[in-house]
Amino acid sequence: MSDCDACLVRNRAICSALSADELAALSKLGRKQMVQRGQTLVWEGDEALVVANVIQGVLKLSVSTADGREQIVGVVFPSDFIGRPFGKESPYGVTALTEAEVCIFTRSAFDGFAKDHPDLQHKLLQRTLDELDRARQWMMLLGRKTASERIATLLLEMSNRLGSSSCAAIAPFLDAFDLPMDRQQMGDVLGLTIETVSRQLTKLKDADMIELPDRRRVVIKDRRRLEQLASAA
Amino acid sequence: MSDCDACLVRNRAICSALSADELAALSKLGRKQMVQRGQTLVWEGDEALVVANVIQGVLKLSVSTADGREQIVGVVFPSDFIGRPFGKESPYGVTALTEAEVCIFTRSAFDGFAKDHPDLQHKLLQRTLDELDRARQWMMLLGRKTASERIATLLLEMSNRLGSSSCAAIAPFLDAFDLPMDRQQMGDVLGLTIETVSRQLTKLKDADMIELPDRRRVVIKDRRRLEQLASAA
DNA sequence: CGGCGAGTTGAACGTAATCAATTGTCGTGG
DNA sequence: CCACGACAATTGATTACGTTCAACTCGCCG
Repeated sequence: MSDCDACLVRNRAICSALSADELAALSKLGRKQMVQRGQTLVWEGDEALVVANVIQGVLKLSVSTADGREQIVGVVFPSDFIGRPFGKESPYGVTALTEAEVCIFTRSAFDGFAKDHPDLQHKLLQRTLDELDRARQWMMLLGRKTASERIATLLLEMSNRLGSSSCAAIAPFLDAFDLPMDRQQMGDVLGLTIETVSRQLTKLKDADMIELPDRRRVVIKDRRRLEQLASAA
Repeated sequence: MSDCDACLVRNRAICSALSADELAALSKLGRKQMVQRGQTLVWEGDEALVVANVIQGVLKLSVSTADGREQIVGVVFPSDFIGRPFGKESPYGVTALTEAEVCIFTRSAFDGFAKDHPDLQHKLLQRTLDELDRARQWMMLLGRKTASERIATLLLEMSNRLGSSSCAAIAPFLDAFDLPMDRQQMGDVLGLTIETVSRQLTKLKDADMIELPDRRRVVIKDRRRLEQLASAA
């Protein structure tokens, strides 16, 4: 439908592979949609009927066990792509961590369009490869890093991803930002409990590596030491 | 170069997207190569100069920290694709767990060929999406499962993947197989120590869920209970 | 028979989980 | 504006799971 020209992620999302008229054709297949905090776009195990581009906001991809343990397996930022094109049920749920805006398509419509647009698939492939690399780095974190190393890594990752998804060109990373998640969700990303997250944050604060002005805000005071801690010296 | 027609993974590897003459063209760009157990094909952090298809054998993808901790972030079986096409240094190393045979290409040659063959890229995209799903399932394991749940999951995963990569059509999974890795490597996949792996295997044996005739062999005696344990009741 | 490496088993320890209480923050209504 | 309630976060005490360190067993090859 709408004015993709004015889209906030026009140059970064996979749409950037398309020419003006291709873009117009694609936009007819989808629509913009607001998603409020906590709302689930796709349920774990359901057939994945939709895919989407994130325009604004942050969403989580999560998996849970029968007895209720949850693991967040991905965090999605503006310009990122959501969903499982070309078949398959979604092995994870997609839920908004903050209020968000997405450009949403039915999977069948998107698949059909993608089939005829190799450049789009190429972009999607690159994005998926990047996402896979990120997932694997996170596997190292979950399998082998200590609690404090995990926290340090998360803070730096957030600093980077929020940095590059915001005013971009200026800052590759941010020294002060608001976490798009609460303590429980940090635990779910890191494979830790809420109490451990809290304790480790306090430790980093006491060591003057960070400040925590309020429950969401983080200020990085000593990036060097934080990086040293994160990469598991 | 060679007789792709006779290739063991002809119908399952990404090459299956290609017609006979396309295949002939691609095969001129690569060559078959044996890799012996323990040999590293790509080093972590090096520029990824090669990509490959696995014909025979099993390889690991691994990441390690400065102080020597290792995490295996992927295990690659026959017909799987190895490498990071389209730029970037490889964020993980690739090392043979068993003697292996691969069909290897320089990245530049492969990239050039792939650029003109959307069907190949499509296959590659599907494979990468599957790999990403698997990585995310493994994140759940590493972040939230207990030691015994992890071991059970690994045994079932091996049963499945060895099953479908072998005589295939007959068995979707195997009840008896040889692990393509030692205890240390199992630990590196599961984010556990060698001692914990050993103890948990003994427990499963004592509970009559499995047998361990020798150090590599596993026989699944009670798949039901093993599955129940793995999926974290 | 001896030596080596892989694997198992045992005992003590430590990190993070669990259980529980307290503090802090935000939104609502008096 | 403050009091209240609900929820998020912190802090504390205890427990438990997996790690660490160490001894021992097994299978294999010289």
